[in-house]
Amino acid sequence: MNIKEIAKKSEVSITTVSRVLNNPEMVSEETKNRVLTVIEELNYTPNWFARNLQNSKTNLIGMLVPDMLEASNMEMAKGVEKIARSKKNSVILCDTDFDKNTELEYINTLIDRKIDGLILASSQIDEKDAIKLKEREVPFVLIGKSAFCQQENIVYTNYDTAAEEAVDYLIKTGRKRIALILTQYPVLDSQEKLEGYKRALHKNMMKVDLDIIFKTGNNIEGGFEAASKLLESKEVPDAFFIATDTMAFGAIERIKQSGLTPDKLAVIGFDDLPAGAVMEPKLTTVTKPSYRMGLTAARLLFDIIEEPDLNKEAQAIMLQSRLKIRKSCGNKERLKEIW
Amino acid sequence: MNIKEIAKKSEVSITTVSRVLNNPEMVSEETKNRVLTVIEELNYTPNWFARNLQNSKTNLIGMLVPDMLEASNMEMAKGVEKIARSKKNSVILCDTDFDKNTELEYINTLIDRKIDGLILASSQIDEKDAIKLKEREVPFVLIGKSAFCQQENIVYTNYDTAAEEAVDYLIKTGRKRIALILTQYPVLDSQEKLEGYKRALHKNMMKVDLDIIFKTGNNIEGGFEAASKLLESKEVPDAFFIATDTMAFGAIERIKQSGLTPDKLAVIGFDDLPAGAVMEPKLTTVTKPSYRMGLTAARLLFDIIEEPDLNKEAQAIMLQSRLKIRKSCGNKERLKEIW
DNA sequence: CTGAAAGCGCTAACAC
DNA sequence: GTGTTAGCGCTTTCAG
Repeated sequence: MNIKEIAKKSEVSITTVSRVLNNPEMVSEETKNRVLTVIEELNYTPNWFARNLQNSKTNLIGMLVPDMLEASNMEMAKGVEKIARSKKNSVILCDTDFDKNTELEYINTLIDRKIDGLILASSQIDEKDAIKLKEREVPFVLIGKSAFCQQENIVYTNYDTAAEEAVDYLIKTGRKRIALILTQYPVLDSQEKLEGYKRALHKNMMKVDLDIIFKTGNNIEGGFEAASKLLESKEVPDAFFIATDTMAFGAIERIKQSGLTPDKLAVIGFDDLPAGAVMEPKLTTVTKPSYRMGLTAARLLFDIIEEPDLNKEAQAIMLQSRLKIRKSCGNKERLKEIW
Repeated sequence: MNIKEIAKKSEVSITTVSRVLNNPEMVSEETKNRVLTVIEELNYTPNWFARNLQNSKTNLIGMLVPDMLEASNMEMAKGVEKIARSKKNSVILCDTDFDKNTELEYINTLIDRKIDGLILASSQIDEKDAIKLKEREVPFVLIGKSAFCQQENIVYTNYDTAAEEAVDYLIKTGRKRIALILTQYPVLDSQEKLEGYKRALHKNMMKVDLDIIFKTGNNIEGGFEAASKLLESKEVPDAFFIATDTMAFGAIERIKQSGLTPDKLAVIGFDDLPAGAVMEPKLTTVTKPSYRMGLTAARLLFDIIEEPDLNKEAQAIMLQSRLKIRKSCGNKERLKEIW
């Protein structure tokens, strides 16, 4: 089924059919209706490739995330999709599984597919890769800082200062020995949280003890095991700052088994997963604007796609993360802040 | 950058360049190397549209889910993507937001984009829509039963018998009044769970009481509110069977506030979210093979795409869900079964 | 082993 | 308002 057949059946030229589809105002009512009827009848849709062979706009954008099972990634994806849809675009979503080669491979595949733009969440690409990307002239936006975030379009959140705020809060409420549990993945998010942690300690004249900084799998078991090791160490910490709520769930389970309560051992997570508001004790955490980051990144991307000239200057947009205090910090004095 | 330029620079015809790319064995080593060097140098990739204008295979499949934030949907998506990637395909993932019109709209967009196949999770399309789909000659596979699952390719799990098993277990362990909390979404999953619930009651000579069957939002608050109403009713149930773990989390929170313990009020959820294994009490639930359903559906789809003739007969593949007993049922007699 | 040339289905100048 | 025609970038006969 192609434009030619429609033209024949409606007894017009293919140009007219094309016009009915693309510039209906140029065609007389009568002809238009005749053509439309035939189109309807034959259930015709124009061939997308032939069309795009000229346009070379695909209305397709790509989005890479390290893990589709992480709720915050999917909130971003949902934000991206919402904008994409309003622009009549579709999103190819790819899961890089935290692997840089997989990421680069996907980027190539997507560019070969002539996507109009690319959104990279927690990307591992470096400056060299970015230069290549630019040579290929594919607009792209990063979500979350990257190894080379200097001069790129990027939407990020303050992992570092949010972490700093969290640790600072622990110190202000009297905690003396604060352990840090990070994910073992090679994304920069971890790095930033570590920096925030260190800054808070330094600011408060406490020293960083590598014995109580752990990296583990970003899952419940990982948190459980890290907590185990910390609880069995000589000098048991009186607070855990944990880089993801998921790991925090495991840690809290282990802590409960040990009989310790929040006033003896405080826990702060990161991500604000819904389950954290339901567990016992409710988890203090850092809430980050994932959905809005997705929306913002997609808007920025489409701005660039639609008006490349107006958007030559790279933009860095920061959306705020903030501490959400609940009972897992066990701080009686500031009960009013409890959410 | 196009094939013509490559041809010119390598001093061969465009045909030869095309052959280097598609049938390298037909070209002499020398010419091939020369062309490849130029391709490398100029960073050329063939235009995907021009290519597909002939093939009309896009290596692109679509997948529709009702909600990208639901973990089980994303496990399916991850399974689908894994297979797609091994077949050098990409996946366009769309979130229908439980809306049938959105679903149909996406289906149309995707078909216009000439995707090679379609996977529909918890679809709301009816027989008429399916017929239209077939007219368009797009292979598709359903995940989860659908309103018209008679003669379609489908991968599903036994929501009904799994629900029946769960309720049966509650009855066998002495529960007399079992409430049911369902999601309010119009997907068939709910319907099936309801049927299983009814079957278990009938089998055990108990009658269905509509006063203790609720539909609510599939989130923590929804579960919380439904539990509230049930706890405030005249005849408080001694068990809740809840169609999703997410709602169960909210319900358990509410139950804890009321001071009731699992021996007085048992709870069974559905989905086996990781957080259920960490909360107090650990949640008895039904675990379903989401990831494997994704893998299986994708494999089936590619079988159909690759060998349409061998796969004219629709297949229905069932993967088993099963009850996972934990403490939220508070059944002391069968403690060994506790996971 | 290589090349010329005919399309794939559509859009957009350019005529009428 | 409508039609003719020349491509878009590639693959694929068909000749050599």
